[in-house]
Amino acid sequence: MASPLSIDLVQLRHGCAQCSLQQLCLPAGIEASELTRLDEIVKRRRPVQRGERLFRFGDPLHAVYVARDGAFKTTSLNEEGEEQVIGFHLPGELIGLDALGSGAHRCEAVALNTANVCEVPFEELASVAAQLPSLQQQLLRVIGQSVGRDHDHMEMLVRRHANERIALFLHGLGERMRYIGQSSADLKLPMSREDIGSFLGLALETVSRGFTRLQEDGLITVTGRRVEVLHPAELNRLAHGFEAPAELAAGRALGRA
Amino acid sequence: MASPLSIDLVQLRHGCAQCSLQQLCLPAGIEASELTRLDEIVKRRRPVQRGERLFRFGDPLHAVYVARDGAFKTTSLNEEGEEQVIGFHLPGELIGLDALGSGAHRCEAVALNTANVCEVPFEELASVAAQLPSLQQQLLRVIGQSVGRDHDHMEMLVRRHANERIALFLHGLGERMRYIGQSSADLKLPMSREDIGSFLGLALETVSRGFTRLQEDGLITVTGRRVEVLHPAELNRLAHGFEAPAELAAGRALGRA
DNA sequence: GGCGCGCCTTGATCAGGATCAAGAAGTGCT
DNA sequence: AGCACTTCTTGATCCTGATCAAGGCGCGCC
Repeated sequence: MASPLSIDLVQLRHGCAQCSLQQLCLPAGIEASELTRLDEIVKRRRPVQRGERLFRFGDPLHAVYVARDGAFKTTSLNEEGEEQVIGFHLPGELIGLDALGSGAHRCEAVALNTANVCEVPFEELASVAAQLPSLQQQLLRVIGQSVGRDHDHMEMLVRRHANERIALFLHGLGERMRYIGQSSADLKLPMSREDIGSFLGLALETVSRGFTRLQEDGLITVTGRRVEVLHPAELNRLAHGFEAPAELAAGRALGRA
Repeated sequence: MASPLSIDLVQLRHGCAQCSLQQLCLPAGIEASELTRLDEIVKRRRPVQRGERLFRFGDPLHAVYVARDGAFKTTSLNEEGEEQVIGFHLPGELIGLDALGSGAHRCEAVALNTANVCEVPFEELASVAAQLPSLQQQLLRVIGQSVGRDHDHMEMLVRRHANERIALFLHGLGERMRYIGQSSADLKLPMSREDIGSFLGLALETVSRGFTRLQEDGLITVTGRRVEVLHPAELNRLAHGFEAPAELAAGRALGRA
């Protein structure tokens, strides 16, 4: 375990002003002079280990969270005890908004790998936002983006065909990676096939087969959790219900003209 | 068409203070003395006709909307031109939050029946909220409830079995009706089977069959768009993946003990 | 009231994906 | 390095729900 001193060090070193996600996260659009107001209330936590939870079902809303690096999933567990993956959260994406409505969390946030997290006490955030219009605006904006991702998720789920959902998932993940300044062509998936299946409403075997199929069609290369997107445009087309073009198919030479 | 005078009349008569939804909508928890601030910016519109749209895909975010009565659906249209139902909105539920992230709407809001709507210009709402902490709090709360409904929707969509989705849909709709002070046992569905199917990721025929099946099992009575819930508890059980109990089955007497 | 048009129900067939099952690959731990 | 465990892939079978098709009901309009 790190000594208490190292926490202060982290706090000092990693203020919002120094953060690479600054322009995507809550501080976006806030004057440097005002940023300290936000900075004061943000708690930087030591690394969260894979499998650790930020909050559990039913916990009262204390804070919202943002990963600086690492990824999270939020899950709700149905009454049979199986967990349903509600969403994945990449760095810069707010976690914990599910409690805004009732004041208590209705899902759990689980770290998919070792992650660094900023914890923003919600009461303080709201009161600082009331004083800084630019923060209020950005807070609403970030919440809106989260709503947008939920809608993307729904649009995935209503797709009839498993392959469309999977292509849409990979495409969307790539977009989000690009948005935070990472490669959208070379994805290192932080989640298991089972997590993806749960997220997409599919059996894990179906996800696996879908990946294999996309690879056979020459759109991606899969090596365990590493996915290289070879033809993003074609992946996008496929995500939107068109058939994969025959000319790209390597292992499946029977395609029509 | 009503004369211009009648608009003023509507404005005067139907302030937030007089509204039956007051305690569920944006004014909840706001002092009477402060309520006028909100009231001043809210525009009451004349009735919206069935099929009319509050906004279209791509429209810039001007305002958010709340129905006083009547219902809306929000739809996004996929590239093949078919519309996907993203959500249903009952009185008191905010419409238009989909534009918070990007500043432009990513879906359309269509009236399912004749409806009365309050239009709340968003810029003004945000600036009044910055001055009234209780309004800011309630705004975040109402947004959070909307997020919660989206999560309910997702939990419906990941269900494997059509009957579970349908039962969950009816159950959830009943809860929402009860929340706004209406009967949760006697539902008059404002949307078509096709809308429900689109919302649930099912074919409209499957929705129809699901209703019939629930009726055969004695849980509901269906007459076109009127649905009476006879056994809410059993409907809930079924929604959560359990089999319908045999003793309730009227038309299907072969059930096991 | 009668006619026409959506909307809903019901039937029959078929395919996509769930499920069960087994083996392979990857990962961590000692 | 070697072992055990988890995760992933692949195969075979079955079942649910999509799709195609036809008929009935209800509602509004003339």
